[in-house]
Amino acid sequence: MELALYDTLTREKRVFTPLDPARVRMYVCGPTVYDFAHIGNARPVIVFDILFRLLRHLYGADHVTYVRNITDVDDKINARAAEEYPDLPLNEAIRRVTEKTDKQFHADVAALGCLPPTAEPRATEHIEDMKAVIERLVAEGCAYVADEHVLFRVAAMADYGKLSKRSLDEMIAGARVEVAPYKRDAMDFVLWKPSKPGEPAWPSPCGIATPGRPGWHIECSAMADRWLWTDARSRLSERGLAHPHQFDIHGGGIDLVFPHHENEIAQTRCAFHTPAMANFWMHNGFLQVEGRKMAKSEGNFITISDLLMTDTFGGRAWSGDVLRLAMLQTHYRQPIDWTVNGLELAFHTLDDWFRAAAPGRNGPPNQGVVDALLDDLNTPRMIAELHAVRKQISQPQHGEAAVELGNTLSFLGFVQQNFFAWLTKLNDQVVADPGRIDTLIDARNAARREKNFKEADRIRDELKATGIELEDHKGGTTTWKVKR
RNA sequence: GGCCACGUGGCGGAGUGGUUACGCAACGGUCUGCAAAACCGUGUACCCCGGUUCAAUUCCGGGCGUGGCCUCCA
Repeated sequence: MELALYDTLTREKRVFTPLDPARVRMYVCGPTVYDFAHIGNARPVIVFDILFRLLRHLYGADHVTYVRNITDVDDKINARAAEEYPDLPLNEAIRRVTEKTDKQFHADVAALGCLPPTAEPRATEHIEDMKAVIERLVAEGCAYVADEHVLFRVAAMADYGKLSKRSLDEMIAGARVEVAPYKRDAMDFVLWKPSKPGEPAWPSPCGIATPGRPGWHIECSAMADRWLWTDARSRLSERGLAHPHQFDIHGGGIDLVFPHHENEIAQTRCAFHTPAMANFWMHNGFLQVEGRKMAKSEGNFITISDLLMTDTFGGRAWSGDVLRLAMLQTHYRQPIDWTVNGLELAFHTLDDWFRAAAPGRNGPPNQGVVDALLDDLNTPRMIAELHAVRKQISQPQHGEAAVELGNTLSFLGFVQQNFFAWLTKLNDQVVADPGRIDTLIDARNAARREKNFKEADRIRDELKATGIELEDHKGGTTTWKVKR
């Protein structure tokens, strides 16, 4: 079976053929590190991690390059830095904000079971690459210098607007923002802008005297080209070299389609004279919380860290695996409604699977699961396939199906040991004294042997009142778990 | 105002021009001292109105609802 992916540019599901099977290349827009990542940020991270794992499975782990950038130049960062550290020089304050946020992001993402991308370039480390692209665009006549800014000339791009399906005329007609006077055309966008004293600044390109900083869109064009073309070149076969400056998949949230990705395409194609930037454009749908849009003003703004560490959502903390499964319960292109109900369902499902599965040993994943993913990452179908494997297990952790389930879960980034460790920790919070439970179980079993069922049931009820549920098993053993 | 999505049974959620998705919950049963687990079984859904068709939840048009983008945004 072949991999088919939905391409936003053509609005259809197409068979995925790598430009160069020896080196499959994917770029995903990562976070702007000014605040803790919210649960909406987690969606593309998880979705494209699944795709990364699938591509590694199909083409070999050493043949897939996955780049996810970190935006650490941004006016929101500047604003946050000035707000949080008013007494520090701005650049020092910015460094603190980005370092803290960056560290938290990586902790969050690791907890969600995501593999580290092949590379995570930072904007600040690629200013020279951006300036080089900007210089090229000006030399090509696709960009111009005005009032110390460098602007991309949208008219230079014949089919600008194709990705987002909008025409320049429509956009100009519908524009609600006043146009900066130095723009030749209302839709022209900034590639470089001058910095005020104290703001982050680098020597400007194009002979501009005032130091400045890059616009937002240029970083992705520059970093994608650096990592997926310039630096990847030596490892490409002739097939890949036949498509200079192009790569296979570009991903991100659907809100990035316009203007971000539209502008990336314009920059890259005009700078390098290519017919395309990426072969496939993939976008995940938006996220709502309990049926409402997530916003600080709605009071339902929720970070990954909140979900992992606090009981602010649903009255309890959640393991990263549960968040991961909850995210995959909905197909990535559908809008997702993030609810406590959804998390509880995911918890229940994962709990069942992990109890049934043998520990994952890097063996081959279930083919039905792989097939579901090959169909444009149909994760709901994937979950149905996992249920089918689970159904074949009659005795927990025994038999081929249990091994297969373990291997498949591990392939998908669900880690049994992590889940159980987390569960144990959670239980420890509920259960003050596990030894006491064992004592009561022994007492109850003694009563059962003497057919004193009244006493046995009394002990069951006593434990139940504290949230502990007992289960008797065939061999005469009794286990307990925390009732939820 | 312009553009773009989405709307499936109690809940979550795929999919399809005519046949059981799947899971959770519910209900009935087997089993069990009881219970849980496990196992077996039950439910016939596709926002509204038109159109195309022998046949539409599935295609087309309109409406309504929700959301997104057009300005920073996953």
